Amino acid sequence: MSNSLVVYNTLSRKKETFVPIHPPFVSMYVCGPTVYGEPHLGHARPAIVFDLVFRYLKHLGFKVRYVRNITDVGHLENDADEGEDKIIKKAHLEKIEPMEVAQMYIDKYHFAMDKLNVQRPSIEPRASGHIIEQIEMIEKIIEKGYAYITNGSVYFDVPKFDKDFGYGKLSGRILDELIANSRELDGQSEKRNPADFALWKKAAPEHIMQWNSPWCKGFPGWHIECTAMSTKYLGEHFDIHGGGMDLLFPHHESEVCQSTIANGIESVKYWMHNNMITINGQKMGKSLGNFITLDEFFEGTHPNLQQAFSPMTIRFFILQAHYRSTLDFSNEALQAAEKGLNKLFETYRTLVDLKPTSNSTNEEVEKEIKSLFQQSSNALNDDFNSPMVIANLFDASRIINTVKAGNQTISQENKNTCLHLFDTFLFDILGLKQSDDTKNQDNLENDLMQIILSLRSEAKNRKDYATADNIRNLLTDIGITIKDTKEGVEWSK
RNA sequence: GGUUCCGUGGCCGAGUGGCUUAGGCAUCGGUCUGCAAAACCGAGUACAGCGGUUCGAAUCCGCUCGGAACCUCCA
Repeated sequence: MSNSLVVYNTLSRKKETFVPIHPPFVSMYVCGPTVYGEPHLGHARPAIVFDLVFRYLKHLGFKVRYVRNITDVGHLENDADEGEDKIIKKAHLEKIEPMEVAQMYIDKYHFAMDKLNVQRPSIEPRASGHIIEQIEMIEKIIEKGYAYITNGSVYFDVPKFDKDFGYGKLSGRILDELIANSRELDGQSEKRNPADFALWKKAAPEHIMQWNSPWCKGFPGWHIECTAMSTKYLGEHFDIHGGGMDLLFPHHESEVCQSTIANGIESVKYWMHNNMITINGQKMGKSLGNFITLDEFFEGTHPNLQQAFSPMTIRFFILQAHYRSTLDFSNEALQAAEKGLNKLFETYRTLVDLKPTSNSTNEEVEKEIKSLFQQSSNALNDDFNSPMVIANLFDASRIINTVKAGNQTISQENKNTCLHLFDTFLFDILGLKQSDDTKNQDNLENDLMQIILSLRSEAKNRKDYATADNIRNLLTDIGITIKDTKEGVEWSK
């Protein structure tokens, strides 16, 4: 019921009603990480954004096949990204296989994603495991006359494609302007045209990873892996292709070219792009000194960070902005997110413990909560507007706390409706979860706290507030918060 | 310089023609409390600047200023 899902399609630059090609199945491909460095903030946003999409589509009842690749090919040469090739040098120095380097960062990536509560995709194919598929696709493109071979390398013929199909549909680039703007760096280019891109590259002898091909020993061009793997697992025509805006050009534009020729169809129905993250208003970059890895966030070890931020704080913060907006990280903003999220979790705990105060359902509350539920669904249906959902949860939070404060009564039915709201949106769809350490307090700790708190109660009973306050202050110093509520004393770490 | 996009109150961040004073954090006042904490109630500040379209614009158009991504091999 209610209205249907609407998705912003980069291809049309408009919101479009989402209609899968083969309902109830949905096929989604998202560009995953290049595993040659520590997972960082730039990895978190697309992973979390498309995790939301994945979760919501499943919530709507679609059977989703979610493919997210791992790029572990062709990048181990050197330098592109200032200094980070140290890892490759290390691989050389320590005589490690390049695949060991890749594996190490894949493991780190998975570990970080698990912490962020990002669900694993249905298939996570590696580029290095699909060399054959890529070669076959390149052969098709050559056969159809849209690629040429120079010195063993294979390039896509962009001007020819432009003439026959029109180039730049996705990114809005115009080929002539591209050519005019591209500076000829070295005249010895193997390409016929600066806009052409590599499908297969001949490997220099020092290039660590190389494979045999019909043309030469070498490695696949970057763009072909996504087209080959999405075709293999999702077919020639699939629903959603996602990725960061930074990949729009040339990567995704090139994918359009490749699939149009190799598959005879523009394979992607909906292109979705998440916006970028800035740090204190600046682009995150290694050269700017504001490059922060996810571990550094979790541990608080980067010099620019005033404290550690939990994975859930990062997740909540990212979901508090719409995925197509730029998002600025700062200590202040993250601290605000941390408090806000804790408030929601705290409210949920309150709700779970809340005793219904009325036998008859409070129609007013029932109506409000159901309206919040509907509004949240509407928000997600409107191009995954997670910030709106969060705002609704805060509204629900206020209602629950009003009950707790004794200014409102609810029945068991009201309570169940509230629980359903939180379970559905906060936990299932937004994928936020309370950390386990607050739940699994060991018994000794609990027992000790009961003893301390009973001593404090005795002090209070004889109006020895100095002692009572002293106990509270000492506990505060070691990170334990005491609250004297109407129902008794509460404590938390 | 080119393409695309953005500029909302102390901070973060939704909203796209005429009720959203969205929401969070911070601030101020109040209630509760032995005092705190938490919670609740209330308050305030906004739509980069200039000009235009319109009965009416934060929302449409133009210009100016400021910011972001991409524009190169490679991923």
